[in-house]
Amino acid sequence: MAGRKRVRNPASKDMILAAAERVVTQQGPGKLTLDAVAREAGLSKGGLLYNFPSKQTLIQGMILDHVERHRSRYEELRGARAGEPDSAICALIEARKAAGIERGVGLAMLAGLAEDPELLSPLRAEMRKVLDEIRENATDPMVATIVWLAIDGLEFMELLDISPFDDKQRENIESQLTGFIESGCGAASEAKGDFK
Amino acid sequence: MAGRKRVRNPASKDMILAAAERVVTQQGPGKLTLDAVAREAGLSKGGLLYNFPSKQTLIQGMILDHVERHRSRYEELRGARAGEPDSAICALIEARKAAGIERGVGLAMLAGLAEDPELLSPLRAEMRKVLDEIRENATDPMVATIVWLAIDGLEFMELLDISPFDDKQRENIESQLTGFIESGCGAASEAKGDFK
DNA sequence: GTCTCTATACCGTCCAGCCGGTATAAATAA
DNA sequence: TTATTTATACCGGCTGGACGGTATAGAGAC
Repeated sequence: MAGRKRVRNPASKDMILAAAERVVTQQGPGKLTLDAVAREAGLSKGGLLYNFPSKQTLIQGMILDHVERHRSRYEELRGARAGEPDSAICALIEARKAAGIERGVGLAMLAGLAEDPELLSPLRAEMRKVLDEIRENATDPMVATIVWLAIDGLEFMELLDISPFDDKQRENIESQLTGFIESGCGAASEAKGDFK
Repeated sequence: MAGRKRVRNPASKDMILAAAERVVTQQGPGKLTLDAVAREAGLSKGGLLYNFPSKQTLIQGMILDHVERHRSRYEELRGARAGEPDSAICALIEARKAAGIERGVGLAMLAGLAEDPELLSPLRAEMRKVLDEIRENATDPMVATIVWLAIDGLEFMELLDISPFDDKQRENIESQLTGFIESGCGAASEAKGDFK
């Protein structure tokens, strides 16, 4: 049944997810309403609810979509370093640099948390998975873990818009992080200079 | 005006703040409503709104209260290390260990973000202040910064309840973090053992 | 009396979800 | 081919409830 669906317009779901992301980034998690998403997607509320039968499923869709995209990006980058030590954590740093922050999904997460904390459970699973992968091939699991935590800390701060770093400092930090990984993640740690 | 208030019952505000924290921890940020807080505080809605004329001011109160308490705890701990290098970051790690996570305020932050992103600005200011202090007396500002980020990352994860660490692992990480500070934060890094 | 504080009732708004209806297209039958 | 049925996809009005905030009156302290 899954594969045999008739699907006149499978793009609708993607369009809706994109619209929802736009809404949440522009208006904040408190303004993520079905009406707003429908309007932004150029769709009626009924049409929206046809594709996502509830607000929860919509948010769940946003989160799952993000987890999937993030994972494929990460795995691609990791594939390029196949066999190297610290490939997992290094790929993760790279993925973050490449994607910038995806504020939309983060804010969707927050909206989801307000709605129902359980919505974050796929994220929890992904976290665990990523951490395991990182530790598995890290030359120093503890260092890798801390670097991972730092990355996430930075990301959360920017999500909440309370980060005290400007763009330049953030880039500097990201560069320095690779320096903490013993293998150096391939690139030598330049920019060792002043942080202040 | 601020200092001359008659304040017959300054305890009300504290009771309300405590109740609000209970509500938000038990029910989640989406359920932080005036009615719920009033009920939890054993107070009528009118009484609540007398003390905090709007939901925003209530949340603001929660955040400010937290910032103040956190800061005084931090400064106390830092005072005990007056003159030492890395006193700031070390005191911060200690403060975190001592207080555990204060889930209530964190979740209040999120509720505030949904309400009005501007509510987080005192937090942003505090972040900047703390970071400056950390860097100022750090033997290696970059390391201290990253340790700080890692602490916050851990805290955010636990706030959202997506942390992949159990209590033992978390404690281990916290201990290890001090090891990254050059001065070692006084305590030698024991527990260097297996992380897995 | 007056000031501080609390209680109750109420209002307006917002919003999730529901539901009857419509249009299109494929399948089936004649 | 044409008529009938069925499934897909979407529309938009409606409603019931929740929630923030207001109005007003009353209790207790000074």
